[in-house]
Amino acid sequence: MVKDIWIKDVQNGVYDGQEVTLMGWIKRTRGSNKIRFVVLRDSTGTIQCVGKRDVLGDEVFENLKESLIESSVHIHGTVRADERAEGGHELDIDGFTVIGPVDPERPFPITESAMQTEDEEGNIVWGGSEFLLDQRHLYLRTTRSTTMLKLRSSAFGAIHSYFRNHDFIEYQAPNFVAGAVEGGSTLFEVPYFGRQAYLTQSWQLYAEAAMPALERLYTIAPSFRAEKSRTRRHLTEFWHAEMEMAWSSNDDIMKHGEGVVRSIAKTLLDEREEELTLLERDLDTIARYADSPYPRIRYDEAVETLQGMGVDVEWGQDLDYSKEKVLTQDFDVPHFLTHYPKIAKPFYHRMDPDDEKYVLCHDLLAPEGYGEIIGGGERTWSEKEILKRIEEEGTPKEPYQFYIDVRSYGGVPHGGFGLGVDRVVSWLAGATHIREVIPFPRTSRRVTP
RNA sequence: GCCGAUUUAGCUUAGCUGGUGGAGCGUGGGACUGUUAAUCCCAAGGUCGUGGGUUCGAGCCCCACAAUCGGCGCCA
Repeated sequence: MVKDIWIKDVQNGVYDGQEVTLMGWIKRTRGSNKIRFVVLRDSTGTIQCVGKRDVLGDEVFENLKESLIESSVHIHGTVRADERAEGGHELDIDGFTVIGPVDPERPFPITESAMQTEDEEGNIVWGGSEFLLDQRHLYLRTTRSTTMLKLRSSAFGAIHSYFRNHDFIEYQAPNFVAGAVEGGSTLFEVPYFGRQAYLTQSWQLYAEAAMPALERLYTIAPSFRAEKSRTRRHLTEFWHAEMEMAWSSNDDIMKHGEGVVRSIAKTLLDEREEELTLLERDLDTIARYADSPYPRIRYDEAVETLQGMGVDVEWGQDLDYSKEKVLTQDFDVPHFLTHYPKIAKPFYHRMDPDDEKYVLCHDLLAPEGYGEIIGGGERTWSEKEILKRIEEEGTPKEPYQFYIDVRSYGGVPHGGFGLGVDRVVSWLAGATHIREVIPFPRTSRRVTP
């Protein structure tokens, strides 16, 4: 019983006038004593199927009436174009079989009323109730969720294609690690045969080790951060697209950051126009993200702009979300922020040789209030400089010995970035929360289901 | 880590001044020949998050705890 007929193709008129057997799940039913409408769903779309008592006979018609939402069924019938039906096509049912019934004592729990709630400002929030998060395994079947997951798939595909088309090698780093990339307070601890291990926060350090071997490398892998962040853009387990490139400057890295994000936007337009429309995304806006160059602003300019707007910010502070948000309000495309003060960034960022107060780094900020989606830059690549930076920051040398070794044997200028894939999908999809774009979101308060 | 809020039927929620808890969806029964979240009639379904307190009387007032949501910090 291999399935070879897809609802999308039926709606596209491929089977007009033909007898077919459709396989799927009942999304909704309605009707009268003589006629029954069954909206059938599969992974590709929905179609209204029509059952009439005088065609089916009393017994079959009653069975059809009794089939509840999310029952899996085979429905046999003839395809017909019909303006009255959503999608433009209909199936006249002449027989059907329930494959997996649903017990009326325990009907499918997700009803229309559960799908949307409002936050305190009256904005619609999708799938955010405790109930829907508890029922996540069933929520995945809803149109909203399916749409998001399709966009996500296209985004992953776009990232792989972009890097492979630019001669990057896909490379995997371990997820169990012994030390921190970032500050260290946000590591998940894992018991490891009597020792302490951690879940990785980033692929970067291990990528730098392979950089002299592969020169251009990338990955898409989960990263873990034990941050108790309660925001619409944080997950404790998120999908991190990272790249590392030998013989490159901060500018070279930014070109690829811009390239991959624009390529994701382009791919969504090419592959998922229908889904974007369903989410009421403005296609011209997405096209602008795909086609426009992304401007670059130095940290100093950003701080001056903010100060000019009356925002309380001092030079040397990292720019937190509240400030990013103010900055991005006037943006209609993503912007790079570059050249942060050295004191605001960790040691692996390379100092700007033109002015050692700054480091050669960049963040890419998405518009519409979505904020940071990329963080990257040129690495401190010479042995001499890395030792100096580690000492300046008072970082212990021991855990980073392998990182230093990489520089002791033929270090070269190099750099890379990390892109939050879930954040990018969330932004391009116009999601109300990052958990909308990942099947089973992991946050500080939830590891189930 | 900090701040704010919520918790009433399977779900979404109303509940006035403290005085015997209403509705919509879903489910069950019935009606209806083309519906679009179909419609109409009927029914079942509630120890009002947990524990304590105030009161003649608590869904409502007070305290504690819990779960969840949102915002901030931190970041991708």
